[in-house]
Amino acid sequence: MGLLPTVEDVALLASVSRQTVSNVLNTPAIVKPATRLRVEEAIAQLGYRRNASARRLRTQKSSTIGIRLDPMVNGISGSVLDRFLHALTEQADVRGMRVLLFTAATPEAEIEQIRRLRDGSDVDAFVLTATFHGDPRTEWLIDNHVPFVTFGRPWGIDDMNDPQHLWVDVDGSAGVRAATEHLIDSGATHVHYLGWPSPSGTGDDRRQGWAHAMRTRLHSDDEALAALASVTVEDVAKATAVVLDLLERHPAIDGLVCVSDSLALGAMIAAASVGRADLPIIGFDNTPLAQAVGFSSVEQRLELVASGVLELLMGATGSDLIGRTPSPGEAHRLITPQLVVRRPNKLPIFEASRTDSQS
Amino acid sequence: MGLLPTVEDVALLASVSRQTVSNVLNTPAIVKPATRLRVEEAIAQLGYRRNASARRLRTQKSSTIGIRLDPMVNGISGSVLDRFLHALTEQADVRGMRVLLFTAATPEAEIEQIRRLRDGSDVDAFVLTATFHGDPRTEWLIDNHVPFVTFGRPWGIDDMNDPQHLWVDVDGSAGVRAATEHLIDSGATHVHYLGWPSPSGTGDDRRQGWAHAMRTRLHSDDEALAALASVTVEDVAKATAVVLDLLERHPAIDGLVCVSDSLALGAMIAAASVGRADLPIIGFDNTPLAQAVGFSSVEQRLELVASGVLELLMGATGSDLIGRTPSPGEAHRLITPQLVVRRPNKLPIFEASRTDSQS
DNA sequence: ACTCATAATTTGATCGATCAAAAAGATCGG
DNA sequence: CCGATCTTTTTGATCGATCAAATTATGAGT
Repeated sequence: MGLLPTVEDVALLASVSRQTVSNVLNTPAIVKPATRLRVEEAIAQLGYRRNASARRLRTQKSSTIGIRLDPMVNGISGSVLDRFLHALTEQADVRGMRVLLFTAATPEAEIEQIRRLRDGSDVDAFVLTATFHGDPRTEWLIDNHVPFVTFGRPWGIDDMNDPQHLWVDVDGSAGVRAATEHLIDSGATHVHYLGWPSPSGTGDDRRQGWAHAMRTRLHSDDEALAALASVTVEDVAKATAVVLDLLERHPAIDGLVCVSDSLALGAMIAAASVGRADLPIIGFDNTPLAQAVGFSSVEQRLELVASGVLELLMGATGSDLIGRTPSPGEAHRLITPQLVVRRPNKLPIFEASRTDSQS
Repeated sequence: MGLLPTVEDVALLASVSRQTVSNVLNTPAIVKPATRLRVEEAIAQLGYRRNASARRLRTQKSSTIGIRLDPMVNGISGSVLDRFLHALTEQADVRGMRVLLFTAATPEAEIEQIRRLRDGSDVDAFVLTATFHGDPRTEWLIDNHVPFVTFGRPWGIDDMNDPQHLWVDVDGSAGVRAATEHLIDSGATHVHYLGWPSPSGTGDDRRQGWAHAMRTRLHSDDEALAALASVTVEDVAKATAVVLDLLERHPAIDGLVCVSDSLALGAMIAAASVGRADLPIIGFDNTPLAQAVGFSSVEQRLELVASGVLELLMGATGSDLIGRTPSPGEAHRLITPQLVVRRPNKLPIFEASRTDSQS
């Protein structure tokens, strides 16, 4: 008798065979209730836990999901992956799955890692982030019948509806639309948009949400929209500069929706510096920064993304990996994000220069 | 013949026995060079990779390190864990180790998870973060002979030098000292410190670095030091308020060292708002925020922390887990962080109001 | 050539669980 | 009370690798 009890030990104590113990664990339905109870008591008494490695060897499944830790998650929104990882790990645990990390500098290196992890029976499904059009990874995974789900749509037109390519994404358009509508509902009539330069799958999608709200709620035409949108790269200082200029050129502006919290921070600083601290500004990602500084932002609801990923991988209830062919309509999932409204403005400096619009 | 080749297949092709193949993989030294070459060729030809589960079952080791994903890593410095994870995963890969994630809401739940992962041969060593005095986790791990290393000192006096408790930490004191000295070297004579309320292991340690520099370089006495230090909790707005007050009461202040980037951001905003954008401010953690806004900060060098963790766990070169008894002097490791100097100040608004101190 | 130590390789057993198929037990109509 | 059918439990084999011990090859010394 080793230190850790095995099925055999449990079987002995419960006066049944190994297999019955195994059945209690895996298919309790087929075991007579009285026997099951006896076995369960023996398990509890011995503190038995089944050996994962042995189980994996026999079943040829690792119950493990691999995910690459992106080297360039930097930037203020970096915490998104962090939170997603946390949610994924938690959800995975509920389904008896584990999350294993790996790193790779290039897509090719990542494929090599994936191959290693899979051939060694270390991992049996993968979650990819930051996919792009014509991504060699997805192609390879499909060709080699490795189960995977991506967090993020493949922005190529063809790929998007490929039932072989499962994905979960956040509906950025809906999020920005909600943000814009919120401002309009609060009385704004000149809502500007600060986005990333096109083309950017995510960025363009979010911009559309703003455009949609503006068109339906304020009946803006294309020309008006073009005049109300500005772009800049993901950089706080650049955003400040752009918004300073923006506020000078368009004094009538009474709301600003930003594609990210970084840009929102830049905008906050610019607005405050010209005495427009009352200007409602909304960011995206609801990062700790938005919380700390105190501006509204669109929350991605990563728990939903995480459970979506696992559902696509394993089925709604399932504890087993699904084959490569989920029901056609069920290959993709779009999560609607949620606007988190914060009453601007926490910062004392902004407070001081704020006009006293109380409502 | 299954889809994936096994040792048997390789052995057949190389005309040797399974065990010889195994030896080539594990103890190549004892295999005759000619044979080894033949086996290696067969391995390459078949694209053989050994099955991790089988290996783990037999050896009772998983070559996997477990780490808990802290639920409350939020806050602006949250990215620290993120970067540490990345570094750890990368370093682990070099040593043939994997990193597995898990979550737990309480220390007790974490112990339960650790037990599960270990009993199942899923993980054979753990990395703990956010340890505290009298932490039940470290106690349990030591009692149960589970190898582990913590990232962060145990701040209890007794625990600190316990050779059973391996730890790696960043020398916050040295980092803040370097930051303070940098300001003094640049001509500052009234360097204030903005820290967290005592007691806080990390916070008090960092504060000491500042105090040390002030004492040795500027010959400040305790009274002077007490007057130059302020405290606030980790909150941007609170920091802004504190620093606004500070600048009013102490106009002579010509340098500010902060215990974190969040507080530094608050200080930046306060300083700029009263026309003191030229005030040199230094944060801690070198988060994306510091980079985006453009202030100096102390970088933790998490790659060094990660490799330190693995060295304590496995020995300098080792590929095997070390027993519970490393050489006494080698049980702890203190990483010296690095000051990242940024030329203030990127933000256009600050730029505008900055006095033209060119040096 | 022959012994003996050492190096190199092979064989049989084993890690702990699950699968597949066989065996034993229960249920029921006639 | 018997055989047919269904339920429940047990037995033997297996997953793929490594360990421990046995076997065979190699070499040095006399």
